[in-house]
Amino acid sequence: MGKHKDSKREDVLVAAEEVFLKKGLEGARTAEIAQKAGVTHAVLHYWFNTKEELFNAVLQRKMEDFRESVVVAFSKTEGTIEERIENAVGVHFDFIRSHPELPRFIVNEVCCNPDNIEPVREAMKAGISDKLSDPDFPNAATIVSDIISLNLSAFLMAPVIAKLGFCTEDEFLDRRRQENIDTILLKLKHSSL
Amino acid sequence: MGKHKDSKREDVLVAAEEVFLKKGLEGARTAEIAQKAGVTHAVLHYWFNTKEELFNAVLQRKMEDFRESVVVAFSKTEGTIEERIENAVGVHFDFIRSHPELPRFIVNEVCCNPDNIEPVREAMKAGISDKLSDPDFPNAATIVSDIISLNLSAFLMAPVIAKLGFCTEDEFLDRRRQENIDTILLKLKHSSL
DNA sequence: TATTTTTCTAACAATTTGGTTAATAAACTT
DNA sequence: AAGTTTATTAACCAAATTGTTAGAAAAATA
Repeated sequence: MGKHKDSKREDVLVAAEEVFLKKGLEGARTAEIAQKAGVTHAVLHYWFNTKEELFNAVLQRKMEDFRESVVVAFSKTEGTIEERIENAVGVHFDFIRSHPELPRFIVNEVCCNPDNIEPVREAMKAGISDKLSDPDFPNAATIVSDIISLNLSAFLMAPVIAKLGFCTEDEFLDRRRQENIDTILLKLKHSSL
Repeated sequence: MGKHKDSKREDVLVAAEEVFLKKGLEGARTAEIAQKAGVTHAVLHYWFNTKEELFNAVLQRKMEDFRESVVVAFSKTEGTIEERIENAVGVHFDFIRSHPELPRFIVNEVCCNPDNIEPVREAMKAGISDKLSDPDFPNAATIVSDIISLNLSAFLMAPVIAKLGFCTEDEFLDRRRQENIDTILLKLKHSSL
């Protein structure tokens, strides 16, 4: 029937992503995932023996997204250091904006299961090791960690700020994108004095 | 026996706070809470009919903490606007630092159960309504929401940044406290040009 | 087309977990 | 101190949820 042999497996994974990212490992019900995937309960267990196994599959994909967000941001190598950093902040922000549920998932995973992020750390450092040791790029580790933290936080806080009635999520995010760029550039200027 | 009539009830609440804040409503096990409280399972249900009822008791306390963090930050009314804002950022940051698990709890609650924050919104706005309409305090809503979001995010991201190996949580937080003050003051200056 | 492997189904089993109850002990009240 | 209310316990229960199994259908392979 399906185009790929594994089409239902993929359906389950996609549904699992949605549910696990919203409700977490414990809050998610395998029945809901199966239903969302248009698949019977037993099929889910055919492809993934246990709930944890399914969760780990989702986890890996999301950790890969996270790693990619950082590596992609620093892939551009032309231009001045200011241009490259301005570009990095924007690219990273936009990447996360296309995965807006990622930050909360990462934060919760790190708090509850800190070791799951270890592979990300390795892979990420490998992907940006040249930047971290670039003599033109002073305080690279600090700048990188600031970019990650400022950008992820925007998406973590947007729902809270919106719910408190200060503005809409989109207003907040649009504002934050530019402010994060400004903040990082300013810090760069200040740190290289 | 106990000093207060309600000593075990309080024990349960304290244990529940710890467990619910770490694992959320679904991840928490009432058995673990009871055990942590040094109380039998049935005692927990004597004081709190259901898990949800216990969770709501915790929720109310935490939402009150959140409300307090904002109101306390803006309680000082002497000095220039710059002094007051610098003070507000620091006071708010320090308050959250004494409740470091609060931000993640709030963020998760807002995402999963958005209506629970409504009372906080009312109470908070009441507590700072004078600031929001102070003619000396331009863009008050934006400034307030920036303070809340920058400060809460520091605590959300600290474990992630530390786990990624950029620095320790404390280094990150100490740096962030000062940077948040600087960022907000700069934005204030810029917005009043 | 016959055979084998993969994918899927429906009913069932096991466990975890929240919640109850009936009897007991402790603490107040008079 | 007797009686009444409040607090606690241990054993039990029911519902929800994860996981299994034996076999049918479909797909691949020969």
